[in-house]
Amino acid sequence: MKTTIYDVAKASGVSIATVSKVINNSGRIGEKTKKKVLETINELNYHPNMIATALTGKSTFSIGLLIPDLANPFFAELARSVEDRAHELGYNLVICSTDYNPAKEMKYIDLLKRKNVDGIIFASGFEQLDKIEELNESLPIAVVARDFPSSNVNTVSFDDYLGGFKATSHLIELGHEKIALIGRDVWSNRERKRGYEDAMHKNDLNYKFRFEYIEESNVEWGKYMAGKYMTSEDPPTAIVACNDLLASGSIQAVKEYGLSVPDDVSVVGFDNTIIATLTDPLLTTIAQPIKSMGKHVMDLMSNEIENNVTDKSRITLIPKLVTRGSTKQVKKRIVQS
Amino acid sequence: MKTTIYDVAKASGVSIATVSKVINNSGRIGEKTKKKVLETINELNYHPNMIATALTGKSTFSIGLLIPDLANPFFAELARSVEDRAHELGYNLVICSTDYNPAKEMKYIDLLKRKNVDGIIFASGFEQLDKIEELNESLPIAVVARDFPSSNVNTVSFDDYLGGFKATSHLIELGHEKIALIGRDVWSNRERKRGYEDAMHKNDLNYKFRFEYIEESNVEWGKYMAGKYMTSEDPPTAIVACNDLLASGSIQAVKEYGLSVPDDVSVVGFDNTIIATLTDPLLTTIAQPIKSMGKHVMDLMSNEIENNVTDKSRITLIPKLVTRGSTKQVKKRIVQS
DNA sequence: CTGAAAGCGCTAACAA
DNA sequence: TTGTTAGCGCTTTCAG
Repeated sequence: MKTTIYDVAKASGVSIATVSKVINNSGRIGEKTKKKVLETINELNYHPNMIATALTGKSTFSIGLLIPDLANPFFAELARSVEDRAHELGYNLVICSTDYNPAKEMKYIDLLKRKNVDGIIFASGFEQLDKIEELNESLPIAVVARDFPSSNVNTVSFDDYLGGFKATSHLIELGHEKIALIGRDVWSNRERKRGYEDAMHKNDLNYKFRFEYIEESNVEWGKYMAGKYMTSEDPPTAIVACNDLLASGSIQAVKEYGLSVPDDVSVVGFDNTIIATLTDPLLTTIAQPIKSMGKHVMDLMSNEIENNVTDKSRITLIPKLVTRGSTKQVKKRIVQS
Repeated sequence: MKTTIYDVAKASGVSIATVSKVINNSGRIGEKTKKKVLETINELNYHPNMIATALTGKSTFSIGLLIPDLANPFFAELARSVEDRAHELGYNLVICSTDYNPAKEMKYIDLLKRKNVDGIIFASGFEQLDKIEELNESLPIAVVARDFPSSNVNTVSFDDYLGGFKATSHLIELGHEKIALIGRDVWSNRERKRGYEDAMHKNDLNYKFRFEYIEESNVEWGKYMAGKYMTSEDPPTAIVACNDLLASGSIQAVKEYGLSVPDDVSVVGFDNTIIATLTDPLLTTIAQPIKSMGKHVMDLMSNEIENNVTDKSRITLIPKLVTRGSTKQVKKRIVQS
């Protein structure tokens, strides 16, 4: 049998109440008894059962993390950064991949609540905002990598609009005018698209291409869509891809048509995951400060849990352009004479 | 206040014992009362508190997963596959990244035990085998992606030796004789190295290069070590890298010296993660059946938990060579005349 | 400063 | 078939 608080009490000749108090440093205990109890705790190698503690109404020190897909490098890196901070603060993370599937999302939320997690963190991809607002009433909630305008929820977001704007502006500065966009239809990408469009308009650029949202944010779809653009009547000289995976697929597509990145076509990605250091050429990309996002969101969470802080915060992180080899000055137009 | 079993009991005019029985489908309950109770459960939107259930000695339906680093694509993909099966079986996963750090490992194990997880799964990288054996006495334990010879622990492993052998043999078949190896000093890589060596010996190959283990399994180290080999007096014509990240770094190094993969140097990786589809050329690699590993290990786990099966199993999965663009027939030797 | 006792929400004998 | 009751391991009044 595992050793319980009773064992400790008996072994040190005090009551369980006293033991409880020294463990939690609560109440007033005499130095002597305290020392004695601490000793026997050590001897017996006693560790309080957190389940029992939790049942008396205290923290479970578990928090749920809902992400679309743990196998996606961006989310894996994000989860890792949340995990690091969580562990520093004494929490464990229960990670659930939802695959953007509302039914799974509901199921996991339910399960997490039944397990009395101290809070739930939603990573981007979760679109049931009303559900979040509702949960927010009963449980500490935080949202990361996703803006959640005009709501009363702890949020650590990334300025997607600005990201789209910066990516596009970078290409425009390099002289590109025919810039295409690739992305899946989720909130962050709609924002990035707005940024893209504004950058284009601001520079009086009006490149026509048959934009359509893709269905999955993976290499294949990036390759497919970039290929489609490359074979259109008026192919782009640059592509903004809404994540590094799509960018990688785009590079592959360009190469497949016998063209070079960046000589013929420039590509910029999003996220600055490990992927960006694996492509050839290395990928110019809009960096999300993943480490920072994880830390901030866990800090908000623990603040709400431990200090019962009810003021919510919204932290917006600023995108940074990381220039690598996949973007380049546009080729001089061949002047037709 | 959350609704408890008492609320349900009161609302349906029965005792809490009865409610408990209909929830768990235990004991014998009259159809009528059963229906009645089920109805009020629905009305009140009652969900049993798993913490309380757990305290009475039943499952917590949480299982711990210890991996070296969630941000590493291989482990992220592995975690995802374990997670999928876990959720199918009704379990949640508490994921802990240990960074190969024994102190962290101990800390997490401790925490997980205190939280009464139903079991702990160790992914490769964990070297404290005696600790595992010890834990194995008190808790369902399983090991994945790591062989654990002559032990009484549930294991899903990958034949690393054979993997090293196959990778090397593939290159030898392509005519390579100067084959170098890159890897970190962990168990699986020591096995892969054995496989490499046996393949070399079997073919009377005795390529001398200054092998040394690297310190981290990442792109940078792959690039560094491959670069070192490439600039030695007798550079290799092929490289076996112990994971896809290292292989990617190797490809970069080769290119940096103005050579081509696969024309001048062939590279084979390990794991067949998403990385292998992002390099240029696409990476020939030894595939670990990640999906299958995750499923198997969770099945072993739940079997031990639910059926109290005490027979342990060892499942060994066979490596498969996935041929892509990074390996090629060796260049004909220039016959010096 | 210390301990007895009630209770957290649920399960499982054992009675009725 | 249903209900009573005693825990599970811990926290927390409230007396002493």
